[in-house]
Amino acid sequence: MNAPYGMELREDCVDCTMTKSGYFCKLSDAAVAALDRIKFTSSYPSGAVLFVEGQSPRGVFMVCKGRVKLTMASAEGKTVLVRICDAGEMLGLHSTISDEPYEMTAETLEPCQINFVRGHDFLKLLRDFPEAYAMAAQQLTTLYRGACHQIRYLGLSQNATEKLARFLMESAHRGEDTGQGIRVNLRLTHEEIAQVIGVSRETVTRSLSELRSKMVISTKGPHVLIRNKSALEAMVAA
Amino acid sequence: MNAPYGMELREDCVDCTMTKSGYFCKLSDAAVAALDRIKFTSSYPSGAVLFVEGQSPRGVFMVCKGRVKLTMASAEGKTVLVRICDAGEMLGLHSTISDEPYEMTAETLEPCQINFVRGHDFLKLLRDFPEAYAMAAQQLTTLYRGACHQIRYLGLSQNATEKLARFLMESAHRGEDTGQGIRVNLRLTHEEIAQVIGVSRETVTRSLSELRSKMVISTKGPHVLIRNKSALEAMVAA
DNA sequence: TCTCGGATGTGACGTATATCACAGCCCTTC
DNA sequence: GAAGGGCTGTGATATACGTCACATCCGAGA
Repeated sequence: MNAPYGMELREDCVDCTMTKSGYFCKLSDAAVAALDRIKFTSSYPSGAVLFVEGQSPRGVFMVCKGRVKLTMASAEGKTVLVRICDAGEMLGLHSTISDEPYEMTAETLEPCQINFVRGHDFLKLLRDFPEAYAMAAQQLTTLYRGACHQIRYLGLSQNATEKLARFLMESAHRGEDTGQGIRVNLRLTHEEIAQVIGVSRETVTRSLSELRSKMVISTKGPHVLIRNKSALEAMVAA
Repeated sequence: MNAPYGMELREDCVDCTMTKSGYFCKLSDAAVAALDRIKFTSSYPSGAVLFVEGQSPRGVFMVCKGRVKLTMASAEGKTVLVRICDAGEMLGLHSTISDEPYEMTAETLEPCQINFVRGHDFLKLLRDFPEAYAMAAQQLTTLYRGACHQIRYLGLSQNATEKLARFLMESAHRGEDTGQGIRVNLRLTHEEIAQVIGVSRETVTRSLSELRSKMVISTKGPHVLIRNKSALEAMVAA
């Protein structure tokens, strides 16, 4: 078992002690054993590109550890950040199922351990284990919900501050409630937030300042403390 | 067999002579027969609301005939038109699978015949017939692709004309090639196009005029003739 | 044929935000 | 501890587009 990029490599899914909360981790023992036989485990450094928008699908990637970002780019260099996939999620599912090119580019944000399963092996797994189909369907709906939220950011907001407010509300689900409000680590730079909500980096900085001066939030690096959640909600609803 | 709203009602899927190209129509005889037993067929007038954003899911709707639009709305009255579902498509699939509220509102655009299947009946169908799972997965990926294209409209375009150009390119797939170019019936008003690409109605009208004056397209009501496809492509790529 | 309502076309105007430009800050790496 | 490179913060400016306002057109019914 080699360990490049400073991480321990977990080779077998059966005895895996990592997340266990992932879609593909929760399958029955028989299905996990079958998955073990067809997967290839490898680790990637930060910034590695798993696949590129427009490529023909080779298979699915299962994130065991680390985070991967999915982006779409235009020819002019504009970029939309569509999703940050955490450990437990699968990438390339849509393209593998429909056998159409990848819609997005996948790039690791941190050192990652990732299982790869070739397309036809994966489709066979689905056929052999209906529970695997159920799991895949869950992942598909999760991704769809994410896309819907993004359409909300981009299409239903009156102005940049409302977009940001929607984003913060969304992120708040991952946060913890302290005495003075909800504390979240956004884990994204202003530039990346800008690519999620579809505004310029400067506008994100300015809108954050605005919320800070209104005492709605306070910030420390990528950590945000939501002091006045109802004020945020009001900006989205109003 | 009654026939309200001026359409013939086709009660049984087994002998159905309608589209037959839909996801749920192409199942095996056994699966279609099972579907026949759990479905409720009804017809709706134009403008009928099948379900509303935020409602708890009751089940899935299968469009046998007619068109249904899916929209998301903000509290301020802004609306995004996310998808036009043609005959053969299913609605409410995500919510039924994940048992979370409907993300969108579904409203008929024309008189429609629609099969309804209750949530748990549908989930049982999926469990009993793996091919039905495959069919559902196909529909899920189709919807996801649509959402991705919408994110492209909203997020990756420099200006309104580029958004419209993307929309026209997309629509062109449904069009027929005549001698002078591709002829498409958009089947949407300027207002509705505006809700798809995220600009105001007036801007759609103006951008269409611009493309007309540049001899890229010509229009007659909802019919558009794309005279210069490469010019359109250039506006999207440039 | 006439009327009416919705769809389309077009002008004037204000503004939110992109863009450019640069300064200060913090974290990493040596 | 110094140097360097991202990240963040902020001002000035230009412009594309939303909004309002109205004119015109077209098709469906009476």
